[in-house]
Amino acid sequence: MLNQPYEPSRIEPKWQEYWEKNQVFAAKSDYSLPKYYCLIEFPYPSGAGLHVGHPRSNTALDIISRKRRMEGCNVLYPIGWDAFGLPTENYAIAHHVPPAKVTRDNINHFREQLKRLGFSFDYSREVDTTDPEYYRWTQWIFLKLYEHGLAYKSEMPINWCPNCKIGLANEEVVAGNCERCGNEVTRRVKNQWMLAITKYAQKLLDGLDTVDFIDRVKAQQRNWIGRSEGCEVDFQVAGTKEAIRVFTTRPDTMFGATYMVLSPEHHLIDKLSDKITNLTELREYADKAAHKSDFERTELQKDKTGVEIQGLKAINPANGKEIPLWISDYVLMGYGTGAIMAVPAHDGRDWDFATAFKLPIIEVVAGGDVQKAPYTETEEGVLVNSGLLNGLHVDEAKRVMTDHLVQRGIAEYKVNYKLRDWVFSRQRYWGEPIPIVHCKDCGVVPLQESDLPLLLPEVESYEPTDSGESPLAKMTDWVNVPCPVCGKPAQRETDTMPQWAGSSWYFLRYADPHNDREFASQEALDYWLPVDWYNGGMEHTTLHLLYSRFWHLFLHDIGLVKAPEPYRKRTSHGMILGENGEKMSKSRGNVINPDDLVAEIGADAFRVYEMFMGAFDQAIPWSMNGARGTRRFLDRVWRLQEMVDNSQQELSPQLRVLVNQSIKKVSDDYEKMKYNTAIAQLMTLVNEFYDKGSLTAGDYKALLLLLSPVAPHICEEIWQEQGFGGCIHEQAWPMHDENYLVDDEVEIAVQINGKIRAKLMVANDLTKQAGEEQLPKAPQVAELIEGRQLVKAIYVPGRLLNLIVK
RNA sequence: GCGGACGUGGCGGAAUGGCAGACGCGCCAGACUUAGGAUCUGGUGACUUCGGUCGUAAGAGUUCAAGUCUCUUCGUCCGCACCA
Repeated sequence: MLNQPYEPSRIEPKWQEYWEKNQVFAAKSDYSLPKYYCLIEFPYPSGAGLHVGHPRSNTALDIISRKRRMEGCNVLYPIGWDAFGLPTENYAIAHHVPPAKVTRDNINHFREQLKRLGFSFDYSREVDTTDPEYYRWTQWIFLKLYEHGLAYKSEMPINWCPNCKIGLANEEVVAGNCERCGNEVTRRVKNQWMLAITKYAQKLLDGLDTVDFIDRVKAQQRNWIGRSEGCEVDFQVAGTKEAIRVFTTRPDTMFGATYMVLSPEHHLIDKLSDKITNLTELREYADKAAHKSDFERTELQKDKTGVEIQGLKAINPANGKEIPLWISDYVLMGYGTGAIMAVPAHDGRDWDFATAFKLPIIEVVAGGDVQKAPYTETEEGVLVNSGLLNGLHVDEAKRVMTDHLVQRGIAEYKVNYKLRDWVFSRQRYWGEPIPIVHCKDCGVVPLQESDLPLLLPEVESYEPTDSGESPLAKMTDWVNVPCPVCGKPAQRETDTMPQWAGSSWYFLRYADPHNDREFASQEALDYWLPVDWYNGGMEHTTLHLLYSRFWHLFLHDIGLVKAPEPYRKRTSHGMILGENGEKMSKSRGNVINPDDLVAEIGADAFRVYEMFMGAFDQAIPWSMNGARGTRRFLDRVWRLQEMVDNSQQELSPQLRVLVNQSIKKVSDDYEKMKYNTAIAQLMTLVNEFYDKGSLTAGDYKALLLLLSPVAPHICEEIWQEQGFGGCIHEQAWPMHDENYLVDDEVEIAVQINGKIRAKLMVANDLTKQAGEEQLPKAPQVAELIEGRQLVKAIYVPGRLLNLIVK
């Protein structure tokens, strides 16, 4: 008999303590065991606390982790804190508290909230990016990047957020606005630390072919890296020795190049300024373009503007004709060569420009009416008006033209990438100090490894400055140091690293988090890496995921990690929306607080609901009623204790097939992250137990084992209350029996001409051929077709019988 | 414009080419109750002359059989975007 009602508030803390005390989920350092490494993106411990989005990812991989342990793996499922970042710094400024204290408090709050949800994290391996023992190695990796020429300082226009007073990486600018505060981003020239991620563009692309990432992640990364193949061609400037180099993916269309466009900043304008007759006009245009933000430039994209360069002409190397030269801001200095050959007949932008300025449009691929509209879908096309290329298909023409130009020595093959180098400097306090000293005589001097960690000094004010200098610049005691090389007075670098630095390698630290001699021991890395399964948000696809792959590829190249790629498998969860279908936010008033949920329905029901609410990879609106529904389900699981026949260890004969089917389906569904259908199957199973009115200990055990990864506390409680032996999380994962997946007799549908007319019970081993011969003669079936002629019978074993009659 | 995902009841969503709507929410009716935001039982796509008929964004096609495959159109969401 059941002596206690189901009270999550009683049993959940009890088991959380028990698991922790007994180290049930700690990863073992026995490297002879088969390992499995599950990873979720470590949270930023914001002051707002846990969001209902966090448990979605956490529960999903908690299920995998728990299942793997039951399957006999040594599982590493770690947790840590991505704790550097702007909100903490802003909060510290507003409330006059040190960011380190804010971070400590937030972490403690977050950890407590996570623990209440019963995740099987190994808390003994926690990492915190703001801990000097951690960021010491972030700085160390930076020095390695510097040593290998991948970190460099460069004077360049960057995206500047006037509100946050901070430089942003391209990846952090969304539609011309600051990703964080939404303010419009302006351009500003600053001397910045950069990381040469572009040197890894091809490796980052190639690596994608070797890993199991969901397609949209791969597609998005490929898109972001933006490889395009083509050639660079020199166009002579008539009457000079100068040539203009352009990048093109369409050398086949060169006979249709009727003009050229340079970006307003192009160096040729200065170089040939004495021949240009409208220099003032050009300079004015360039000036205006420079002051436009990227946002304005894209806003105005429909209206092409530009100025012709008077006094200069270029020569089209395909046909020797002189063509005019223009400048326009639709040509970017930062991509390709900063100049293009314009083929208005077959490029939409060139066509717009040519139409606006009445430039000639020459068709070179047949098939469209290029005077009316650009003809760009030319894959199948044939070349016309193109000398030696006439009659060739586009693909062939590309090859012929490229070879022709290369042989003449005026072109070379070239691959371009959209990917830009990573702006790595931040003019902020709450980040890792960059371990560099600037000396008047010795230049840029990296710190010695033995000088790490370079500690973030305590400052009185964290306010960023309008001048764009880091708050650290005001700390003269800290800034002024003797040069490590010559000993003369020198200054420390005062920029700090971006938040992405610490998160680019944290998964390596988990392998050996307390190591004070290396970032992790070779042995630990060899054993644990690569991560077997990494789940995270789509919003990190072009930021964190790409950056961390870059760092890992680099560490691999210098021999510190074995595999090139850090993550074997990457999946992504959908966002949880508010009940009204909008994004959850304080201002919309639709935020669901995890603590309230745990209090109302318990952590287990909360976890079950998050997995049940819909397809894992889709955005789903929250439903408080739905959440209460999963609590009802757990109540029913609990009350099965009243019905269980504890003396029977075998499965009930009449439930054997359903239990076996459930074991198979739930096991498969968990692996495919189809948590919603796995739970639906368990609900069906429980409903069936109630319908039958009884179940055996064997039936109950199967249910509890299958449910335990999702609802660990209630399953552990029942398991131990019922005396099933040991801790449920240390049991073996159940296996289904192939012999009991189908009942001996199954119901099939009988169709006449495709319409269902009857149901029929047949033996499950009836073959297709036997069914087609015998079933039409069965009395119930024969009756249906009486008086009509049977043309054909189709039997799909175990499914249906379709009779075609006339 | 490019890339990706998708369109199924009142709602979230299930369906290896084989009985559309599993499971849950909500709703309706009943039982037990002083009571019900508890629990249990039954019902719940639409239309219906109660025989059936129609139903997966729209249209066509392939097939004995299409939510699923092919083509066209419409629509939604996400990412990227003067990238030559």
